[in-house]
Amino acid sequence: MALTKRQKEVIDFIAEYIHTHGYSPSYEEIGKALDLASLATVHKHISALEQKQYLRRSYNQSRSLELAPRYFQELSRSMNMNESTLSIPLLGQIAAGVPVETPAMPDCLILSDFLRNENLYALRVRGESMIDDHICDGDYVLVERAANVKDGDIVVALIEGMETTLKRFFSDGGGRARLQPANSDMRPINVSLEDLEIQGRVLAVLRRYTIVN
Amino acid sequence: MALTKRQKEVIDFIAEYIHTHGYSPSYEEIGKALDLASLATVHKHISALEQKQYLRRSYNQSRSLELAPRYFQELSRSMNMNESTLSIPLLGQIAAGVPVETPAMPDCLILSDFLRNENLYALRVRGESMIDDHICDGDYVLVERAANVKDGDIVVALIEGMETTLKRFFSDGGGRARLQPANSDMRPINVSLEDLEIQGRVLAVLRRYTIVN
DNA sequence: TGACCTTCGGCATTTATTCGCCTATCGTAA
DNA sequence: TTACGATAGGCGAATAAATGCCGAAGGTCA
Repeated sequence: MALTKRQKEVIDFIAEYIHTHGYSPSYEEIGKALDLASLATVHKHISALEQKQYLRRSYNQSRSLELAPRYFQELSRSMNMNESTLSIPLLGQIAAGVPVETPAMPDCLILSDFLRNENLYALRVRGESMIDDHICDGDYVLVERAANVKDGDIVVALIEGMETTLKRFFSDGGGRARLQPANSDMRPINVSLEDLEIQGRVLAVLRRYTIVN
Repeated sequence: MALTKRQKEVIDFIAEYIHTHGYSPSYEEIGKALDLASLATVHKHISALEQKQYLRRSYNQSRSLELAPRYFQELSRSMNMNESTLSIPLLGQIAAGVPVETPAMPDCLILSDFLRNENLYALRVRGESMIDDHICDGDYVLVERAANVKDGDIVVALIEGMETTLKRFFSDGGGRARLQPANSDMRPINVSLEDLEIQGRVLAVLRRYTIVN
């Protein structure tokens, strides 16, 4: 459901007001700003916006207007249209038992740097060797081709030209390295740097819950 | 079904208008822009575009035109943003101690469905309440606004209008639901469906290891 | 109490829908 | 070749619905 001209003006004013004041405007303030003589009119606009899921409010609570996800999605959608940055609106934080703090101006989760990175590829993870780092069977790791890695990085490593694994990398000094699985059932691997080829560094992990056709 | 020349002119104008104004044009405005003297003609174009799934609208609602997924597909094709730029090459699988099986024809990890999903937003996870499902503090969850969820789905739930949490959803029958944290230190929450508002369903989890400016 | 939100009936304006009819183009069957 | 039907594009006018708006009265909350 899309907005009408007037509804867009109303919600833009509310967003602007919340952004500058930190709290939502009263109906009277909205009316004054938009040249509406009757609060009934304001109320109707608010109700329409709430019904269209652009806005949330609590009944009979003063200054309880909150922008809903829908509003930010529209914003980011129009951003993504022409610009070269592709992003997802980042609406805030969520924690057990704490309300979502919806920021007045949301951040964005930028994905375009992944999509533009020529040296990036994905691998599907099999097995539980990184389970203690919460990388599970079936997850995708996004790997950047890179030879130089820092201690503690999760890397794709080719050992003795034979096998490729996903491990945490630690330089042991003296030309040797330790590849540390994140699974207490597994042993770290010690190799000389000569026998080790770092094929890439894990930049991110992606897990999908739904099957997409 | 492809568009005719005139139909493309119409939908391009609509897209442009929505992008600059934030709401859709009225039929009269479309007519004026395209030099059409009769609203009936505009209406015919709109109906054709809707039937070809480039456009959505609601009956008798003013300014309710919305661009449909179909339109964005065409757009990304023409902008050289073909599938490959919205996806990451998926080179194979990696497991502890097993070589990467590089498939002859690499798959792709498609991200464009995320970017095209107009109901998608992201939340940063705080706390450890989903740690047993390997969703960690600092991870991003990609959430689709959706009221209807299935048992076992991870959802963003608003409880009694007060607090929002991330939990697994289970219907207990009889108008009640159980919200199950994935942390053995925490208790499941039982609520009646009336006190529960499902704000979205988690489609994916993204964890970034590098700090991006 | 004062600031604020909600609801009602009614009126004006904006907007979408529908109907009948016209022209041009294009492929195909007679 | 001609005739025909299908499709796209177009016009004007009448209709109906949604939207926008008002003032006043009555709630609710801190």
